[in-house]
Amino acid sequence: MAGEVRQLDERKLAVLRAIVQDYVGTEEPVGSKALVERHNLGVSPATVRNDMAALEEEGYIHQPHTSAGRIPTDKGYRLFVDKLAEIKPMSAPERRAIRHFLDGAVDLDDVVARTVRLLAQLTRQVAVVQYPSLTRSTVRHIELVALAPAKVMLVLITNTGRVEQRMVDCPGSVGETVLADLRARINARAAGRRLPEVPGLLEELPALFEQADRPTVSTVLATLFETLAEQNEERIMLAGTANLTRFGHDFPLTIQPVLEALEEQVILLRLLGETADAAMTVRIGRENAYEGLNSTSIVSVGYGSGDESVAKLGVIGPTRMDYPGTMGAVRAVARYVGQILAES
Amino acid sequence: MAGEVRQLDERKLAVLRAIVQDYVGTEEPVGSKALVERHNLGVSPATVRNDMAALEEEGYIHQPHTSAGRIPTDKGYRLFVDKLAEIKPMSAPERRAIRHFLDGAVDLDDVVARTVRLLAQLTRQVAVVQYPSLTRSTVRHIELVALAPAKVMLVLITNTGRVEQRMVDCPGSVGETVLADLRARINARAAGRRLPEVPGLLEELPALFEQADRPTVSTVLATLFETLAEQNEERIMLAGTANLTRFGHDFPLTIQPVLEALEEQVILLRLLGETADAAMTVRIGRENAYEGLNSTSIVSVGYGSGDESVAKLGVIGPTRMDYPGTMGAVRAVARYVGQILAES
DNA sequence: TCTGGCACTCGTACGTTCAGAGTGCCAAGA
DNA sequence: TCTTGGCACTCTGAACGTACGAGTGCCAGA
Repeated sequence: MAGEVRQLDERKLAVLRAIVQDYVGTEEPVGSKALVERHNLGVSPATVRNDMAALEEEGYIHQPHTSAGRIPTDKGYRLFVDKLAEIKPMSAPERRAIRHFLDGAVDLDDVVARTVRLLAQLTRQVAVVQYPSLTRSTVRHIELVALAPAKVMLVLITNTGRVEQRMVDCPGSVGETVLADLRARINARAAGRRLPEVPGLLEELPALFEQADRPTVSTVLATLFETLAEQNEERIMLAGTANLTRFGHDFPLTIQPVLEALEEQVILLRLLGETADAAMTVRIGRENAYEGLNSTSIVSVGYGSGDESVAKLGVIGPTRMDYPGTMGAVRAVARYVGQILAES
Repeated sequence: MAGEVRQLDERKLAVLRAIVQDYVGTEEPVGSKALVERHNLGVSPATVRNDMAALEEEGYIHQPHTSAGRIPTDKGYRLFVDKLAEIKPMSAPERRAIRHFLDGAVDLDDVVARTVRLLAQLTRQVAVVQYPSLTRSTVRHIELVALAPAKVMLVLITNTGRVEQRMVDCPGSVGETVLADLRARINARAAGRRLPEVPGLLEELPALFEQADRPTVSTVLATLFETLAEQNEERIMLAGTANLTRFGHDFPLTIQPVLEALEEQVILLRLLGETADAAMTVRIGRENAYEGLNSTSIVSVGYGSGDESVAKLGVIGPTRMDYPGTMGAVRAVARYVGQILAES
């Protein structure tokens, strides 16, 4: 509302910015006197106190007890992130290091593993990287292998290098020629297409086969469609949990629910899922749906091999985090991973 | 030495056992009076005190400060585990629950995932499960797929259900007939054999092909051998890190190195590697080579589809843990996973 | 060899005090 | 109307002293 904006003139915003920066640095409530000393605001502590009172009135900061300094609230951080901070770009050496570190990767697993460790190191927080999602990728190749007369292995390879395999139990024994035929037809139609499109493209395939082979063909296709649609197989990689120890003073209480959340891939996937595809998303404290993460913030962004994002990655840390730096690291890493994926 | 054994008569051992049990339960140093009250030792506190003094002299227990009770040392736990405790068998309902929980698994990933969560839940500690190792498994099938004229995908499927795939860049384009021939010959010789044997069995294969195809054949075989030998690909799954919060009072200090160790698969693999194949191994406190785990104990055991173990699993917790219960759970879970693997 | 008694040690909990940081408010000045 | 210096007030945290109690070690007696 206009009312709120009117209340917050330039200087009050500067005060809020200073409070956030100091608190993130020192981890201690910041008072008016220290504030004017560390930042040259050009006004007296008394003036700052008045501003602080106003900021508290509006709910941007809060004091733990009467005779203490102020701490930003979730709302305060939100304003800081939205209006007062700029994403801090990585320095040239940092960019080189990122590039260099990721370039050594040999396969998709390795890319993801390196990415997540890198992100954890750069931000000194917990990093999360989602494997390139099946649904956004395209088919590179689909392979069928007869393992036994009535047992076929189905292998799906995507453009991002991801490989999924499934066993198919067929209703009857499967001839090698039928299998070869099926393989050829599937690949002719599906190669290069996005995964969700594929079922539509293969719908009439059984009709092209002889009556006797149709049950087999249908079974194989059914398994393929299942694999394509499988959302559960979305995987995630984690790193940097040891950084949780730098969380806060009231330690075990804060950290336990976080560790629990981190073990639940479902929860993490849902959190990342809330990320807007292109733009960077920052969820602060209670903005997180999952209450175990109420005192953490999540910075996440999509990454992809082209202009489109195929998966998400991000960082989880205390609400009291260095947002500009974290956002810079997340953005830079996402960008480079995208490039790596595009190249391979 | 005989000297040490002579020092420790029946009652002293009973006292040590009681101290371990109480301390594990209460997490607090245990004194002579409380001891005689909780266990009916049939002697007075004063007698117990004398025994305690002897036990301390021998290095089995230790008191944090003059007017405190006693705490078992690593050496004390060692004696307890070796001589004083029996593995506590799971109750019938527990066994049923384990069975039921594991039976639902659909593939190898799922088996491992369920196992590790189950173990974490049962023991309320951090559980570690190693994927069935490649080197101990046998070949079920090896598949070659032409993806491009000079690009072949190699897929290795083991009897434990594990699947490894590799891309092979061939020196020249590969004919489909050559590939089919190679595939057939490889499988004829390798199927059912243990992985380390395979290279020896395929050694003369290139000689059976025409001069022109030999480089390709050799390249494919080289990649296959590499895959077979690959020790790095040993994977591990973790669960129950949230249980670390129940570790102790001096929290952040103890937990951080543990979290760091848990992130290093190499370290975990080495730890599990020290497990004797069949027998259960217990490493207590400083017995662990890795110093970050100096205040933890590791209970591990091999598991396998037959009588031979193909991988290890275990539990990591504070030295102050319920050894009989933990060992019982580890043994039971290992046994059932073995059965599941054998069935599939 | 065991037991009861006793003096001793030492850590913890508790109450008190004190200094310092930080605030809110007010009246004066720009 | 906004800013500033001054002042009284509040509250936390550290420091200190005390009392309590748990637990021990030792000794003399059964």
